[in-house]
Amino acid sequence: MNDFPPDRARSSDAPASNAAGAAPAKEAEPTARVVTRDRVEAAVRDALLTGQFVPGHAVTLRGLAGQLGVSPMPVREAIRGLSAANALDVLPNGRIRVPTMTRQRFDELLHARVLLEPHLAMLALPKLLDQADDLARIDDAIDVSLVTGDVAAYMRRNHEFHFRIYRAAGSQIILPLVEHVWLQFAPFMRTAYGRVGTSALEDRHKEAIAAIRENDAEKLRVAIERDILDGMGLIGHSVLDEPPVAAAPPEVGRKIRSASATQRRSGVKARSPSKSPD
Amino acid sequence: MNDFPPDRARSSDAPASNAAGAAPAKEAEPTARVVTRDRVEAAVRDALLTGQFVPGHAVTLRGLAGQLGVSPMPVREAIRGLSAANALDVLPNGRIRVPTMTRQRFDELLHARVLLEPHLAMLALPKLLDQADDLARIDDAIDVSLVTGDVAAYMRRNHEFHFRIYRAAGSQIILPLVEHVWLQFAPFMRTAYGRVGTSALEDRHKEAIAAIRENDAEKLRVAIERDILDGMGLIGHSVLDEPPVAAAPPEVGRKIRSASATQRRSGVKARSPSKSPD
DNA sequence: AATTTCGGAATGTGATCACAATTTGCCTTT
DNA sequence: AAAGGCAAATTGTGATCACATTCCGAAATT
Repeated sequence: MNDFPPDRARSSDAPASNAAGAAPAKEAEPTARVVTRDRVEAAVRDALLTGQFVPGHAVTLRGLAGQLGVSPMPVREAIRGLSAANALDVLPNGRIRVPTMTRQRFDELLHARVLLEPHLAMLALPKLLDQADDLARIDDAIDVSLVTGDVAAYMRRNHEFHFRIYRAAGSQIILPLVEHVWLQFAPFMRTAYGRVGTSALEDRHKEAIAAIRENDAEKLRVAIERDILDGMGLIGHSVLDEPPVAAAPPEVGRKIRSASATQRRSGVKARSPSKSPD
Repeated sequence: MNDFPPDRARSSDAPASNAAGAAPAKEAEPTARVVTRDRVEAAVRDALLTGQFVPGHAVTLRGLAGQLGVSPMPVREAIRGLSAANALDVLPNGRIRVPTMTRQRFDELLHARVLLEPHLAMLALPKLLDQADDLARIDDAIDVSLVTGDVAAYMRRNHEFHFRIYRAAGSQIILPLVEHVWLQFAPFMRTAYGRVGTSALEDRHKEAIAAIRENDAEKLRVAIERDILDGMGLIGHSVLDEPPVAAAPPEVGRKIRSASATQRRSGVKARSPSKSPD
């Protein structure tokens, strides 16, 4: 992750001389001003979803700001938004890192996905009837990514495939929840793919597309559910049940005084505002 | 909302002379430093959950900072976290306000609740067997709040009752999602209560407690589900089906398009940013 | 009297500085 | 050679300033 995915306006050289008052490049544009914070958040989000941020990877304000060529300020707000979605973990000492995967977390993420996503798919079915070809195209691109071994491209395409379906449900409430779940498991999936290889991947996308073409809600629900269980279940379990190999990448804050090593993430977040409504 | 719920350290007089280096009250404490941002977030969260922030209510950085006696900086990050949870709405022009309730939003929130909360309750049942008395005590306090008409206290207690149950499920993933949902519907419920009165409230808490005492998972699931449907369904529909009292005023900057991560609601300003309607 | 226009006030955004708490690397000591 | 300690570097947090944009109200115009 060295630049913004949508537009590579600025490279990582200067610490963003000015961004507020020096952007009169386009004037006839009726579009809203591009907020740097949103670009940063989109960049980090993309990095998480494509596996460029590995679990345990330390994320620093100034580091990220330097990479993206902005000041630490928009990064702070972006990080805050991601951490509210539990996509980033704020340790008790304030340091930020990509959450590490545990068995419990993985099972619960799987659980949440099965609970929400097949449901969204069913809701979306009526509006998907004319998108089967588009989905098939995306699925073809996924297959290409699988044979070429481009894990980042695969993850991006797979996300697009699923959310193309879920978005059609038109849900303003559940869709963001599903996005939060994806942001949490995606970094780990990258690790898992890197360990077991992409050849082990077998999705149920073609069953889902067929269900859409047949306008079969129950078939679509089953396809999505099995897609989740197959993709995450097999790979996740096979990786999590193995003892932690030393291949863990940067291995940043391993020796943090995690006094309660049993589970430090007791609450919602490592250091969440203690909501004591009484 | 004029001060922090947990500790009333500073009153709203000075614009926070110093907060970074002026908190050496406790030194032998190994606990993490109390971050102002988290206190602000907790205050806003509490204000939302107790209905002190009415849908449509404008939230400004400097205004909130002044009320809480802090600088706008921690407020910015707190607001960012809440908006990531869709608890606050960032309009295309950047202004922040409590989201207004629409029919679609309400139905989806109801939907999400029914999808997640009964499930959490069932998961929590084994660990709730020895908490029935505590829950009964909370429920008694709820009844007191209902007869006295203290809506804020009622909402706080009701939240505590439900989350006492959900927390016991020990879910690190789904629980935050449910919290996000609550933060979204709570402000509207306060409005609804203010309009139809608290006397119309009939919860299924006693059925839930009985189910816990009997260790009956299905009964607990049904109790929670009916509690949600009864409480939100009746009141919500009766209020939403009425035409809005005020004609839709100025419709804030519609011409701008935002580049946020998820979709964003716009327009439909139903009430002026006045105080609570009751 | 209704509409338009214009200017001050308010608001969000980004940048920068100061500072406390850690972390990290190097050095000294045993 | 290993353990301990000290200082520099790093990091998150809060405050403050500058600025573009937007909002609001009053004054001028039609």
